Amino acid sequence: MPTKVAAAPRRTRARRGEGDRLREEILGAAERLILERGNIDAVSIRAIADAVGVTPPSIYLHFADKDELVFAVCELRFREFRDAMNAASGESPDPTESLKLRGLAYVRFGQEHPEHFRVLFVARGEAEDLPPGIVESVSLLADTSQLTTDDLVRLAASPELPVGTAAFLDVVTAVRRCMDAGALPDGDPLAGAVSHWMIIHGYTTLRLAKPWFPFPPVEQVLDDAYELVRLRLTAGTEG
Amino acid sequence: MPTKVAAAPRRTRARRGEGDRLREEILGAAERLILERGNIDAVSIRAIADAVGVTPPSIYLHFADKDELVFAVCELRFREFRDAMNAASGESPDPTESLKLRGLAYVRFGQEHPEHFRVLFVARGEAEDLPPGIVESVSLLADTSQLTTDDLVRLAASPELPVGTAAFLDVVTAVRRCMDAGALPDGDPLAGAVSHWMIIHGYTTLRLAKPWFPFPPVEQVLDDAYELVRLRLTAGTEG
DNA sequence: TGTACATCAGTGAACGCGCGTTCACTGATGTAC
DNA sequence: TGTACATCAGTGAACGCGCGTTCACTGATGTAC
Repeated sequence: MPTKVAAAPRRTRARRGEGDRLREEILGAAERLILERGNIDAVSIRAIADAVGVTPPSIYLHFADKDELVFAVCELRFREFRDAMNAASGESPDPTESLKLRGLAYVRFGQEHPEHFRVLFVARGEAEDLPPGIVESVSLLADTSQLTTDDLVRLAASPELPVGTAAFLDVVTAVRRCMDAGALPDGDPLAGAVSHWMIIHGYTTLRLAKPWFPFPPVEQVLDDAYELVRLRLTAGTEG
Repeated sequence: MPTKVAAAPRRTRARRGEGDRLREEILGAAERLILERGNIDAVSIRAIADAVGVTPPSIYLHFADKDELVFAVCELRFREFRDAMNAASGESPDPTESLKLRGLAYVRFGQEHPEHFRVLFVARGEAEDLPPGIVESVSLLADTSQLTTDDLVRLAASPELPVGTAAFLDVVTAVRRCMDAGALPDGDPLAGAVSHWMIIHGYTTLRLAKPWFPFPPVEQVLDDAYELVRLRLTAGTEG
C-alpha cells in the first residue's frame, strides 16, 4: 500500500506569530487524505507533511503525536457534519419535512464522505478512551423528556458540550418540534430520536458496506423512519 | 502497536497427505487473532504463524497471500454466523418469535464477535472487488415476492449461493412465514426483510461504536423492528 | 527385508519498504539598544 | 539608522521497528525395486 502523494510545492515559511497557519494546513491536508484513502491508518504523517509541502518533523511542532492530530481532524469534521445537518434541516419550515431532510443529510454525508463518516460513527468505541466530557453530557440526556423545545435548543447550543452529543440533541429537538406541531404524538422525544438514528444509520452503513445490494431509495427509508418514530412515541406512552 | 502473541509450542509436523491440517490451524488462529485485536490490519502473518507454532513462510504453503487468507476466514465466519442465526430462529415454533430471535442473534453476534462482525458487515464494500457470484445472486433477488415459502427455503439452500446472500434469504423466508401465519399482512417479504435488517444493523453497529450511549434494551428494538416490517409490508401494498 | 530415492511439510535467513518519532541544526524575522 | 542578539518556524538525517514476501535449504515420510 503505497502512500505517495503528489507533493505540494515547498510552501513559504510562516512569519513570526503565524505558526498556527501551518496547523490549519496540516488539518486540511489530513482531512483530505483521510477522505481520499480508505483507512485512517493508511494516512501517514509523512504523506500529510508531503501534501502540505513541509517535512515530517514539522507536524510535531503542532501536534504531540499522530493520535492528537487524528482527534483534531475528527472534531473539525464532526462540527462540519453537524452544520450540514442543521443547514439541511433549516431548508423547510415544516417540522416533519425538516426531520426528513435531516435524515437525508445524514445519508448523504455518509455517501459523500465515507471515510470521515467511518471515523465519526463506525470506528470501534473503546470504553477506556471516551471523548472528554461525554460522560457528563450523556447523564444529562437522562431527562430530556421533561424539557421544553426552547430548553433543548439552549442545551444543544452549550459550547462546552461534545459536538457529537450536541448533534444528537439537535435530532431530539427536531422530533420535539414535530410533537409541538401535532404531527407526531406526545412522548419521549429522545426515544424517538434514537429510533430515527438507528434506522437511518443502518441504511447508511449498509449502503456503504454492500453497494451492490438492491436497497430501497432513500425517500422510502425517510418515510419509514418517520413512521418508526411515531411508533416508538406511541409505544412509549402505552408501556 | 506490538503484535507479539504467546507463541504456541512448536507443533508436530503433519504427516504426508495431512497438509490441510495446517491450513485449518492457520484459519483457526487467524480467526481468533482477528477477534482478539480490533483491526484486521493489526493481525500480521507473523503473529498468525507464531500462534500456530510455525514459521511465517509456512503460511504461503496454503494461501497465496494475506488477502486470500483473510477472505477464507471471512467465508468461514460468515457460515458460522448464518448457522447461529438459524439455530436461534429454530428455538421457537412461532414465526413472529422466531423472527425476533433471529434479530436477537444478530445483535448478540455483533456484541460477542465485534471484529468478525466488522469484517462481514462494516468493512467498506468496493464496487470493484465484489465477492464472486454476488451479482448473479443479487439479480435473483429481484422477484422473490413471487416465490412460495418452499421456493425460498430451497433457494436459500442452494450450495452455490454466496453465504451472505443465503443468510439474507433466510430472513426473507422468516418474514414470509409470518405472512403465511397471518401474523403480518401480505406484501413483499424482501422489502420487509430489508427494513428488519436496517434497524437491527443500525442498533448493533451504534452500540459497538458508542458503548457509552444510553441505547434502549434489545427487546424494545426487536419489537420496533417487527412493527417496522409490518409498516413496510402495508405501505408497499398501498403504494 | 533392505536400500535408494522422490516427495513434501516445513525452516531460517534475508530482502526492501514505509512507518512514527527524535535530535541537532539553520536561517529568516523581529527587537533592544 | 545600524547592529547584536533572541526567537521561532522550520529542516535533514537518522533511529529502530514490524511488516509481507522470497529463496535456497532440510529432513522426515513414504514408495519402488
